[in-house]
Amino acid sequence: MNPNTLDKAAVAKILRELSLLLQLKGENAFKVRAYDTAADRILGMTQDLGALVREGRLQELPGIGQGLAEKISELVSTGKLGFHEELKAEFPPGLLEMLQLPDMGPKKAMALWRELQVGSVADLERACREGRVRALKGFGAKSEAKILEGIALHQRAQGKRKLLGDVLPTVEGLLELLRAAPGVVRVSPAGSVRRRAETVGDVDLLASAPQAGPVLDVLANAPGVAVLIGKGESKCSVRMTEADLQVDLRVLPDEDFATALHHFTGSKAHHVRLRGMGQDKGLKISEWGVHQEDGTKLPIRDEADIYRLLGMQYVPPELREDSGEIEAALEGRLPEDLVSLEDVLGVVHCHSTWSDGKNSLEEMARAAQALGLKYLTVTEHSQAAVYAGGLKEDDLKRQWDEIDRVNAAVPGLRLLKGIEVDILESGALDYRDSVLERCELVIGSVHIRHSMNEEQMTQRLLNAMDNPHLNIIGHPTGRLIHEREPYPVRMEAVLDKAAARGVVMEVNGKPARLDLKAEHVRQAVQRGVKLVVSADAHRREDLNHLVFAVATARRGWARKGEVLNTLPADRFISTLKGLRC
DNA sequence: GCCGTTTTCGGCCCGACTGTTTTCAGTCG
Repeated sequence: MNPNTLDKAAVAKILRELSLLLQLKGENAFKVRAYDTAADRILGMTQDLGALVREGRLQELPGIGQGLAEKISELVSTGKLGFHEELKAEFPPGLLEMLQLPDMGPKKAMALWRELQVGSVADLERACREGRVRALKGFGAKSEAKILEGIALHQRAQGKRKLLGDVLPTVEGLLELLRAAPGVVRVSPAGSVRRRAETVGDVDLLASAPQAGPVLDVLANAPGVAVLIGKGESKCSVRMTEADLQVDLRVLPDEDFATALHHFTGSKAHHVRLRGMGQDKGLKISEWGVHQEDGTKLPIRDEADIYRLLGMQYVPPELREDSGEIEAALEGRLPEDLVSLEDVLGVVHCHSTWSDGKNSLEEMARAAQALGLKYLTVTEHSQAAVYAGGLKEDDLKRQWDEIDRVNAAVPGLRLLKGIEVDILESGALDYRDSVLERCELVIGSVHIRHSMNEEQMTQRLLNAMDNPHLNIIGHPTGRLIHEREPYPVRMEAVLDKAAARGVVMEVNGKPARLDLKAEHVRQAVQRGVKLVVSADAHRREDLNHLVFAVATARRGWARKGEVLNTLPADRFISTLKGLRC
């Protein structure tokens, strides 16, 4: 294989960069969009990119014409693109990073560069602090303050922690390689990845094998490793190209695997409490094993042995945060039937090309079927979400004909007729009741007017729940991790009303959302509010977001019975409707 | 840039919000 060959992700990344560079240059907005669309198309294609290039068939992809086909071919076959190199050279490299700041688009960035020679985030911060930005036409003191706020948020996001969803695919690829490594008995992630925390710093991996050396070599030579940071007799650290991620691997004898796994899984707070409880029983619990006071090492086959020795229930990794799970496990009241991915029969909250999704209804249906799911709720945006191609009431009727057709064509997978209707500023829904009542399910979400105060936003959600056709509140706090704070809302009041009126809360699994978050899930569960785990899917691949929704539900102690899309389709719908009062 | 049983040229997604203005430009969703 040509070592220069770029994969789909790398090609899409360069196309996106080209789109940004063209914007800086002030190019036609439709040309700019063509590059973005092409990036989407490449990411979403099912065919082999290399083969399409070799056979000269790129133009068969919609949105890719002669110009883009030539550029993509050059990229794939030579590893770079002259047009890209030339365009990049026209601007300071830091300008692209500036565009990631909130409210910073190409026009403002270029004005800052042209007038003040501000060409990086660092330059910009200095210029704001020195009060030079406010002097610029179109900017003022308020813009300066907002830019500084944006830079602070950006820098926090640039910090070490990454979204679990951005990290997990890389981790799973490495685990697969390690499972096949010479002599390996057991392999597991540890740390925050295993606890399924929202964000991850470094990744810890653990393996057991009689000989560590050959296993460490597998990681050191794995594809995607950018730098070998260090390698000793039992440990190896690397930095991956993807997500700039540091991965540490420890390899040890199988008899030490369980105690090491427990130690490195943490959380620290959970572990510290267990060690203290061990001491009271004359047991020394450490990374190296469980020892009695006379120094005898007890055999520990798996983590369950440790909890058994301490006289408590097994605590799943997602719950190990010292937030009440230890007391519950001692009293035997830890839920044993936490929802799992296998329990989920249908995927909730999906979009298609009818609104802002990237795949057709049939493609979404077949992808869900391939995952072993039984149903998928089609919930496009409603008319108020103009930017997302929201559906008019009339479009909905036409879409339902299409759904009937796909349902007949894809056996064993049922598309449900729903809507993600906008919750307007007043709390009214964006469709008439006569339309909503004919939907099989109605998700209500806030997409516009986020900047209301806490009282107004709370009232908005409470009012929405007065509509008897609303079944589910979608992404109830609107947060985007590292990008946007949640809107202010009195969650207790919302959950109390949801419990009283039989409204279900979404646990949105999109990695940057995870909304409700685990703490709120727990509050919901305590009040008897039912949940759905959702994908918020805008393309086939997003159906995997269910993994993160389930993880978040588990971290919030949700049982299978509390998650409604563990029910078969008919009972799912009848339960949703039956709950409303 | 792409695309075409209206078109090989002229469309292609637009309304709301914010901060800057004094009638609007830029950004976002």
